[in-house]
Amino acid sequence: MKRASIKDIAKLAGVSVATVSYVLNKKEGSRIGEATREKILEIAETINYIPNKMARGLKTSKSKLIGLIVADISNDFYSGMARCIEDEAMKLGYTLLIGSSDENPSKFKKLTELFSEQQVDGMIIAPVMDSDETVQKLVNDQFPVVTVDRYLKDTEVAGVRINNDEVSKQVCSFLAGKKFKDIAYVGYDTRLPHLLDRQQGFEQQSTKNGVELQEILVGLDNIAGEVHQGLDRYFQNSSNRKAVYFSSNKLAVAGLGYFIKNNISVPEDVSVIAFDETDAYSLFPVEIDYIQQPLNEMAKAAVQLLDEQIGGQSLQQSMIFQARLIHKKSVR
Amino acid sequence: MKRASIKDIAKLAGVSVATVSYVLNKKEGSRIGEATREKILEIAETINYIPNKMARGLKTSKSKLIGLIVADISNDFYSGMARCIEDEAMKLGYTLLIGSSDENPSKFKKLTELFSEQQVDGMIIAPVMDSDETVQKLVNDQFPVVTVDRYLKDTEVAGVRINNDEVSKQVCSFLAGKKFKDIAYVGYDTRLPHLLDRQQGFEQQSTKNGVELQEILVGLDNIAGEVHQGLDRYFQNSSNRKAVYFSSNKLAVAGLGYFIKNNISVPEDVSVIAFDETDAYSLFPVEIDYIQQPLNEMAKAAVQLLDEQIGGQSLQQSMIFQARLIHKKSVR
DNA sequence: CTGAAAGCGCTTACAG
DNA sequence: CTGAAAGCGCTTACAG
Repeated sequence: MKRASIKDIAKLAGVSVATVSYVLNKKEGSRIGEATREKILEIAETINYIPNKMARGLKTSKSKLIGLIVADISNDFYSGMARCIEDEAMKLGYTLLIGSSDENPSKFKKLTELFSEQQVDGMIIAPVMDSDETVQKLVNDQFPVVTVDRYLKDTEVAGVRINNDEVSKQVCSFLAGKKFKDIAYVGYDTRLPHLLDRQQGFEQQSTKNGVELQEILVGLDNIAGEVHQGLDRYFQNSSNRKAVYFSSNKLAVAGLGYFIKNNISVPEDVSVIAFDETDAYSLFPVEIDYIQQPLNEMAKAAVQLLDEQIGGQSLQQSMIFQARLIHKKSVR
Repeated sequence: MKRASIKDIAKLAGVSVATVSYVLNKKEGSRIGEATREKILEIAETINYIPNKMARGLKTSKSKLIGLIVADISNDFYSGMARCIEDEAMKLGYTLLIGSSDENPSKFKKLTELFSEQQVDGMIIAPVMDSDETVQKLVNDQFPVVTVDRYLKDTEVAGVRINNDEVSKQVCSFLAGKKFKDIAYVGYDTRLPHLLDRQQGFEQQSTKNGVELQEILVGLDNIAGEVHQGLDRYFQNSSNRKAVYFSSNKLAVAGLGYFIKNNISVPEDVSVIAFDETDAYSLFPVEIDYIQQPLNEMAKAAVQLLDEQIGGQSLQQSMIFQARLIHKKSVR
């Protein structure tokens, strides 16, 4: 069944399509007589008129679509973030396109192209390694983009993220204050700047505080396996009181699994601090101390920043939010 | 910077837009001379031409967009499903719009309207309670729709789901075989058909097997609290060996949290079977027996069914997949 | 207060 | 093998 168009309404109401368009868009400028206004509205209602945003977009160059590219929408962190972004986007009248890059630069690039073809008004992206060129191209084209969570070293682009290095320093100081002299940092073997910040912040502070640092850096293919191996080494090498800082929720889940498997008690045998929340923590015998990102505020800021760019203000602003260490019971 | 259009290419190549359109679409019908073909392709490349799917869609009535409506994209189950659907959709050249209904029929309706306005070619939906009318309307309009996970009682619409009642019966029989005489079913207080199936299947089989059934049915506002209360009652009332069947992963997480908090050992003090997987299980001291849905196959089927409808075959087919009970170590 | 007309970027019969 | 032309469903100056 073909959908009703503005033309159908015009015919039924005995007016021009222009008139219909004006009343449907509630333009104040050119007043339409109250009688015809009501008539048009009524007809639109009864024939169940649905405006065609595509046609509208073709004319106005505004699709009211925005694209979100995350590493993997099935990952807790990103689905939580996506949800916040969805809500904010809806509030501003946008509908959300979502794609997962799988940390793959060519898939990432493909997604930006796909979204471009679909005429999204802008994109919120979590750029992957080696996607700098792809993002730079968007920026060069003056295309509205804002990065979330992650950021790019040498590309001038609006973004929102947290104080990764700072918060890692706080963690380190906090543990140093608890007299830990020998701490394990579990992270990814990566060049992603925001993760390097987490790592380097921790490294710097540990030097300052005179704590020995054992780094366990894993790839993406066998996270649990490599985390387990790394923790094996840490537990063999270290004779001091032990503390582990996991720089992502996935790593934390892997590590906590290791503790369960090996009957290592938290915090008796090892103190733990994790990055990001996940439901999974709730099933661990002990409540886990973790770094909390202000997801809602970040999502709101990201959408707002994007909306401003779409609105023509091409500010390449970066917003840095404060993540907080939430104290529970996994550190003693 | 204005984007390059087919017209720009035509001008640069000294041919008509029609010719450009033909070569860009690789139509076999009307051959274009190899020389002009190459010239056009080259120009398109160098000016970085990006086709405007909106304009194309306006003409062809195909947006290559599909909408996915879930209850909440931040929920593990749905984000996992979304990921599978995304992959399948991409394979067929579709881009995915995502919206969360929050179990709210008016929000659900709004989302279908929004997606309609955006001219999606079809929708994959997990309908909420009291959304029957909204879905029926889409079906009446011959709009391509397929339901996933959930389904509707009195609406003829294509869908894919699992054998909810059967699998519950299997669970019940399995537990009865282990000589449990007094089992708790933890579910939602709901009218959603697929959840009622889970519940009623269990009820029927428990009658057949002569096991006593204690039902703990909770609302959405205070899941953990109500689950805890319900389990309190079960543990007070029952003097037999205990077994609990959780009909969703959220319920299971709430219940397992209760066991931890109260020092109740699984499977020593209580046997447990859960519905659906979640990372969280991995941090529980014992591996949990759970019902596994073939998410990948279901996603593939859903997208395929939708694609067929979009392609003009308006088959209202329902596909029912077999969920499986995965045995781990939480039942003794 | 209202309408005729151009045009957004495409596709696609049709004609040559 | 290629082009002129109509049209998808809208919006928006412009004219009246």
